[in-house]
Amino acid sequence: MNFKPLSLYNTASKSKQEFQSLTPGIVKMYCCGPTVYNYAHIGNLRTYIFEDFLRRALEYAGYTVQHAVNITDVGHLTSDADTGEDKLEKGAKREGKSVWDIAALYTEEFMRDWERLNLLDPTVWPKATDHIKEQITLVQTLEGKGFTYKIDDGIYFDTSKFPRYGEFAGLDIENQEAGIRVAMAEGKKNPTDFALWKFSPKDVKRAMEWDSPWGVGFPGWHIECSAMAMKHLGETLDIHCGGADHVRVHHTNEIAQSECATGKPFATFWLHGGWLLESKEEGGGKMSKSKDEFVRLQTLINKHYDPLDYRYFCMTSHYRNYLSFGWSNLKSAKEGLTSLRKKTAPLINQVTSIESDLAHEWRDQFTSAICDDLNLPQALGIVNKMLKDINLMEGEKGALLLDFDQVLGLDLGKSDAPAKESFDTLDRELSSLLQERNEARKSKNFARADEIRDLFKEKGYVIKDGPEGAVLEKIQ
RNA sequence: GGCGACAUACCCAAGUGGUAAGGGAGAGGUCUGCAAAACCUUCAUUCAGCGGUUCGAAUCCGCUUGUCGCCUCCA
Repeated sequence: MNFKPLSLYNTASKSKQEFQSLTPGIVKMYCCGPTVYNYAHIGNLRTYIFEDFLRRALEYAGYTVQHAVNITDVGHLTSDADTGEDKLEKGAKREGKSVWDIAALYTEEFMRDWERLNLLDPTVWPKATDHIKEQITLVQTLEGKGFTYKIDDGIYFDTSKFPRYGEFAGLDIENQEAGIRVAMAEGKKNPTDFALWKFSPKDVKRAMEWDSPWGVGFPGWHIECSAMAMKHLGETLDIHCGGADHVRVHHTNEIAQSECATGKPFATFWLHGGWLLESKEEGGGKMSKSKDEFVRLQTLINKHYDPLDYRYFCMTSHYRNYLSFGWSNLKSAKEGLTSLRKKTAPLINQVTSIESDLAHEWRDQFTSAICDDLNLPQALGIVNKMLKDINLMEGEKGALLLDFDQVLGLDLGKSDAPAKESFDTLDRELSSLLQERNEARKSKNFARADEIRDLFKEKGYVIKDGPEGAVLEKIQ
């Protein structure tokens, strides 16, 4: 397979750069995963969908991807000021379960969404609680090199010892201090310093706590990603990604602690997915898990949307842009995917190989869009235009669709016209009704035929009369 | 208050110097007993507004207006 030059927007350089992996042919990719204290909302899922497109594009370009997505099952705090409530314990209290049960439950739910969205499984799903030892070791390394200090409630990273701190996110630290006052853990030397290891309160037995050289406690939030990424993928990653909200604090801190520990760059490419906003008609604003109500994948399914409708919805906008979620927007994505499926179904049964120059041209166009910083909206436009090309053989259209679907992940190869019911799967009552209608139509008793059509409508079916007889389609 | 992003048709949206992709909705047509579906056609002389640079601007620069985000946590 020839490697396509893939251009990706790198947050670190604030520009598109041609992607190069450190080891030829292999990409080490780490994606920040969920904290499993509640369901994922569709805004969270948008980021994982973007990462899946990235993974698929890399594989399409011929790379082998070593892919890690962490599960944060340690309850960190609700505030980055290292104060506040523990999220997992909050979840446990809310549902009257143990923190371990909460973590297990929402991990399972997360994986279910993952599968339903047709996301490729990562090579590893490292869990924070399985890597306490590695986290402690990393903190010890930092301690040995003099980057840490101890205060009453934990071991902290001294950000003033890392001159490039904040460079990544373009933070203007002085200005932030001048801004709104931020509550700060007592004893911190700099407002940006963060906890590497937190001590359990003296009089409280925490639900999750571990022994460490510094006393009983639990790891800080940021350290787990560095420790797990290094263990599973090595000290320098090719790609590290996450949501745009990780740029300022989480990734900034990961870079500081990792690069101070190893003396090497932590990742060469940093990619961030844009936010999903609620459209104005839905109330507006950024979707956030800390709000009490949020839309999750199951909410969509309950409203008769297919998870892949949402996947398709996400590809109608570039991954770095804001995307407004509204029900009418999702509906038009659903219509778009449905019509794509209908066009696709007859083609995938007559797939040939891709031979003609014309077919190669279409593939080049598609590939160029994908390789230009994952321009899925443009790629989708190309797919639609390709389908309309009357000079292109049907068999090649089918072949191209299957080829493109390696990146799109819409299961076009499996797709059938949606929910058509054939006569033999119908129950007896319905099939005799349908037969009666056919006879009524034959004898031009259209009043009776229309009456039966209404009956079917009540039962949730639309009748479509074609040249080969009536076909039923389930109403969703 | 400080910082930043964005503004393209009815809606979503691509397009980063060479004359406005695509999808959805709408409209008209073919087909049909009528529908539905399918297919065909159509749908921005113009890119929030105003100035500037340029042979040429949706694209670059400046200002104005508007929307949103960040400066607790969050994908």
